[in-house]
Amino acid sequence: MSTLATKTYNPQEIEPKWQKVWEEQQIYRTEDEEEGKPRFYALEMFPYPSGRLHMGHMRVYSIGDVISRFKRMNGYQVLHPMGWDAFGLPAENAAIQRGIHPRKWTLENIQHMKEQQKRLGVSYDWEREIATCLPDYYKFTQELFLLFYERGLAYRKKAAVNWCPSCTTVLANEQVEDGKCWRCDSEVTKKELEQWFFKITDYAERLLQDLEKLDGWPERVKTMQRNWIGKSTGAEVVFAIPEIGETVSVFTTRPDTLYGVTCLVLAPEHPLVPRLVKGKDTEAEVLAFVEQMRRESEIARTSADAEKVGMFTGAYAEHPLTGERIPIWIANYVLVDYGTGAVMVVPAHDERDFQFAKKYQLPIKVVIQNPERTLVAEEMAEAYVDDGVMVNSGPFDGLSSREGIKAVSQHLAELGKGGPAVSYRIRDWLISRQRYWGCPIPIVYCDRCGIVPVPKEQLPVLLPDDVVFDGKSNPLTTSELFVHTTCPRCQGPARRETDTMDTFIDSSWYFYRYTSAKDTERPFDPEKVKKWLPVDKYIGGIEHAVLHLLYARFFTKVLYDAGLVDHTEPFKSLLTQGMVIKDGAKMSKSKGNVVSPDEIVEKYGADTGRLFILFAAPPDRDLEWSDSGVEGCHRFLNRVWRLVEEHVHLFGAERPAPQVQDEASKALYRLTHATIKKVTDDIELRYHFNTAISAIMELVNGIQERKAVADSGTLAFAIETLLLLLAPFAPHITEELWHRIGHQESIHRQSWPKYDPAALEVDEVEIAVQINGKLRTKLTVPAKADKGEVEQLVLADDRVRTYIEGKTVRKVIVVPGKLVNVVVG
RNA sequence: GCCGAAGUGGCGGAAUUGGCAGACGCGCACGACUCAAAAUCGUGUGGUCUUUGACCAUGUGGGUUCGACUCCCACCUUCGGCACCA
Repeated sequence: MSTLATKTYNPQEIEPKWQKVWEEQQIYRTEDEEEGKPRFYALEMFPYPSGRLHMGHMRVYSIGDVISRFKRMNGYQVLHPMGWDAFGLPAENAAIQRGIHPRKWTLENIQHMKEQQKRLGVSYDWEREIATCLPDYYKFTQELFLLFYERGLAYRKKAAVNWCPSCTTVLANEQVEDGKCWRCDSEVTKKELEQWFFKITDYAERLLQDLEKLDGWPERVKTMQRNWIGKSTGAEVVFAIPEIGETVSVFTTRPDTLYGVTCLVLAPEHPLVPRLVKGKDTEAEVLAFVEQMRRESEIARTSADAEKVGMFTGAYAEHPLTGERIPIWIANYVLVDYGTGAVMVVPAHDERDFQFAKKYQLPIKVVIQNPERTLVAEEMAEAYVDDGVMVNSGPFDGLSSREGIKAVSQHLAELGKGGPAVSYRIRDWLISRQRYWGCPIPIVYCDRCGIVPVPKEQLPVLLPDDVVFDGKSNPLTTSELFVHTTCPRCQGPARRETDTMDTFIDSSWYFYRYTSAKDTERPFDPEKVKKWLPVDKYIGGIEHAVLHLLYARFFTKVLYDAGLVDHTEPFKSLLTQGMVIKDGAKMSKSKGNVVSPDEIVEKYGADTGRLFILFAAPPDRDLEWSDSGVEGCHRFLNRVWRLVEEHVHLFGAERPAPQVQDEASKALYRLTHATIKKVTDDIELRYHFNTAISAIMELVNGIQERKAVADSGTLAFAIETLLLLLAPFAPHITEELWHRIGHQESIHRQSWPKYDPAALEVDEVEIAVQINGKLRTKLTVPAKADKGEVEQLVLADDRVRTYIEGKTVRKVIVVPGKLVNVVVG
């Protein structure tokens, strides 16, 4: 001991020191060969290597690290890896603006951010590090693309797709927020392009159903996914169009209103439109209208308060049940890519249809009668959209709406004119990107063979270096070497696909790669995946609720169907951490309210920063940054340091055993065990690190209070326990102090302390005494006293007697160990 | 409009199963130490009043209960998602 002189807490010295030791001794390496130990996969969403860490990163890593360290100390074999979501636009923009190659820019950023992470003292197994932009990773992204292709889940189609003019690339629906690009906020326009899609719609139902299984997910996220998938049940109704010998289908959630149809409306882009107007007077006008609609932005067309604009095509359909002639219109408010791109208009019972009918003087026909107040078509000021009783509906008259929905659907099915149907809001995932810094799509186009996938053995299709970054066109198209290739099938000349994949594909399977990051033969080792997956605790921001988290679930289901994984959901439990707020706004460069992890580490040390972040709020809530709060946490660590330093002498060659004879020692001993229980439960059951830390603070306060009077064994026990409990939160200071009190082995290899239930027992408890529900006094009673005895003691108390004097005691409620309520009147 | 989450001191937050509202920390005030300051330590700190005590307090108004921050009903506010989705 004498070699370690008393000194002050100096995080700048001890933090790098221990980080080096941990790295050299590889104490966080995951040995998955070790059998018989329970496993735990703790995962934080891997970052985009933008250049530097921000507080949001520090927060998510701090949370993940506490969980990992806690689980390790509790005897788990923990997988806690880190990697880089390393493809993406900013790298390419840097290339355009500053002439740095995206690869160089990205790898340098990774290097820098990795060092920042190491300074935080996070316990990663760096052996498993991955970066999605490296060929040994994206080779397998390509292999998985081929798997999707083989299974018919990757296909090409021409469609009006979202185009971000600023990023000069297309975007998936999930990546358009309020009509704007999710990354750069520019207004998204529509472009007619032939693009690659993943058939996520095939999985819509399972993605929806399986949300039920995800008990460990926040309700909020599940709701967002449900909304996004947007399932509606109803019926498909087929209308014949005799004049062109075609049919048109509509989807409706209200087949019970079918007799009220007074017109059909097709989306302007509906494929039948040109044929409907061909040769008619309306042709020129209608086609011009269609053109105009195509040009209008999505936001203008789909915002709820936009005016409904339509036009009669001159064509008629036949009502499937009555044979009536139904005029066919086109209108802006009907979307081509939802349902069938056509709707039946029932003005009396749908608000939009009502407005449309009023504007264009279409007939209104009541077919659902309001049981409360009889509806008269001519007098209606708005649509009646509630349930009611069917009228004017032929054989269905008298049925309720609910019954009618079933009966009409059934009837349509029997006639072969439709039937029960389901529609989803979710669209297929557009995965093509006209950009360089992404994973090349392993496809070639051959004049003779058509679309040919690159055989697995020829992967990876490498990103070429002879490209031009001019910010105008996709750089990949500028590489002669890349574009011109030979067809893998016929060896003839062929052209490579120059689109790269959406980077959300890279991140849809990375959590599998960590289990076998160095496997050169396959994306992952199914045996190892079986051991580790699903992820036990996944931690990240809410912003990925319907992006990454939906895509990753989709991938897992496809891999399951392909027999590559044995589970259908990748993330058993999800922790969505809140934002970091300062002065009422999210920390951001533009607001100028940024505090960087680096400056906190330099000024106070990583331990202080971590402790503050975990203490200031529960992980799922927004965290209000407070400089004085950070100071407070730093003061606390200083107090811990001094407390331990003052008592180093207790930890000599032979440790004193706790005596626990006097009252102070008993109290301290009990507090120590109570703190173990509290901290353990808070971490393990609730993930409420703020209250765990406050309990540790209370333990420190309790030790301070009794350090002069408690026996040295009890004191030593309390101090040692304190360090163990604090270790997951503040790994450096606890490691240093652990060694300073004479231990040789790392504190992070110790077992988590166990509390002794017997130690929590007390002889006497203080209970609250209420008279008629109001707190009047407190009383100390023997802990073992039964309800009757407690009641006697309370009723005999002088203060209680002054309240019940002259009144009748009607009832006495005794909550053992807590409270007594005397009801008088 | 529909769905979801939340609303508690000057501030961040606590109260885990319906049982002492405000733990812990910040801030503030006073005191000790000091020539002084910083640091540190100690004490106090929801509000009101007629202050050894009582009353009022968990967004608002009702309700259930011996007892409600917690459960029920209605409403208000904030945040988030979806929204002309047929």
